[in-house]
Amino acid sequence: MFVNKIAGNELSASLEDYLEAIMQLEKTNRVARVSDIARYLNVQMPSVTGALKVLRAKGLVNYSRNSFISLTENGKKIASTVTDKHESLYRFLCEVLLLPEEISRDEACKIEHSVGCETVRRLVKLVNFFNLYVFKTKKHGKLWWKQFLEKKLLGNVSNCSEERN
Amino acid sequence: MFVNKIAGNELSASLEDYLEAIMQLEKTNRVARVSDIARYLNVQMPSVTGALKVLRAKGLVNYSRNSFISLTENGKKIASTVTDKHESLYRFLCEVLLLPEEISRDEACKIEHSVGCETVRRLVKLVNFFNLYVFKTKKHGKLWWKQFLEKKLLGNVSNCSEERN
DNA sequence: TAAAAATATTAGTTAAAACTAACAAAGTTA
DNA sequence: TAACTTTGTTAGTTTTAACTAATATTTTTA
Repeated sequence: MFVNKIAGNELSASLEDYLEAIMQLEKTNRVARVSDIARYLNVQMPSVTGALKVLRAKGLVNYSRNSFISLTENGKKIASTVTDKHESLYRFLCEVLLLPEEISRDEACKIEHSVGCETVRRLVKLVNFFNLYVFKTKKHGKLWWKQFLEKKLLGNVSNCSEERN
Repeated sequence: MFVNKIAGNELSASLEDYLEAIMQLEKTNRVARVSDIARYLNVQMPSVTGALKVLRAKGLVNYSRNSFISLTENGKKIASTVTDKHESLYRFLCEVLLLPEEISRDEACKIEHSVGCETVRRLVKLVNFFNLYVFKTKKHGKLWWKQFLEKKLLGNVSNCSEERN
């Protein structure tokens, strides 16, 4: 396929989600168990067991049958890259595009797997720019921006039918 | 899975790519043939035949064995939604984030399948804002913005290892 | 500590979306 | 028009990532 081919060292969106979940659960629960991961990602436990075996084979998690699960150094690196993308995207969607929190979270979840690091770095800059400059000026303040965003723009109208997002 | 589940009326990224390719080829070549689509999407012909059957079953293309391929009204609607997302994302990445054209194109290709219409609508607003206001001011002109983007920012540094994008 | 509950694994299945190899149809050219 | 080329299809395979059902292990509790 044109895009979406997983090159050599790249992980699928699914595997990235597992790493992210493990890191998140380690942070909040101290340990990540199979059942926790399953609940967190809305999958059944056998799917988790399967994913863990794949991630272990790739050297990204430490894990043995009926035992503790933890991220390797490499696994941590990837997980925090993904988490970082997620957080940056979330902030951009929330703070700049002023989308509702839940929508921002959902969108960030989907986009985090397909966006490059440099893009994310620049997005962060953009958020900073808005906070430092745009939202501070008398002429184009936060309210002005909100209204600018909400104004219907003629032409360039995306023809989304209601059923599709 | 947490995200990436294809709900009822939603299309997979792959099927969206086929619709987009057909629309694009119709535009440039007047007709879209199986071999053209395959070349365009970098897949083998049997993959195209398979996808066309699925799209036909969903009422999105008109197609019969060894014959013409065309989008139905519904197919056209979806294809142009995706194309529109692509173009808007491309403009944002190029004109605002100032990413190189090729990178912008690649990123847009990946993100177009995971971003919602409202988000895209607001992104377009953002591009307009930059063109109308930011790039016009004496204080924060285009050059200033370029330099602001390029400045290394301390803290918030994404820990991308070189191998990963 | 024995039974019950929670947790985890195995085995086998399914679906999507790609692939190759082999065949069939259509179009081109000598 | 016969041979060759291009184009398209069918049949069968592979991979990824989910699933269910059954089983095993661990933990909790009565």
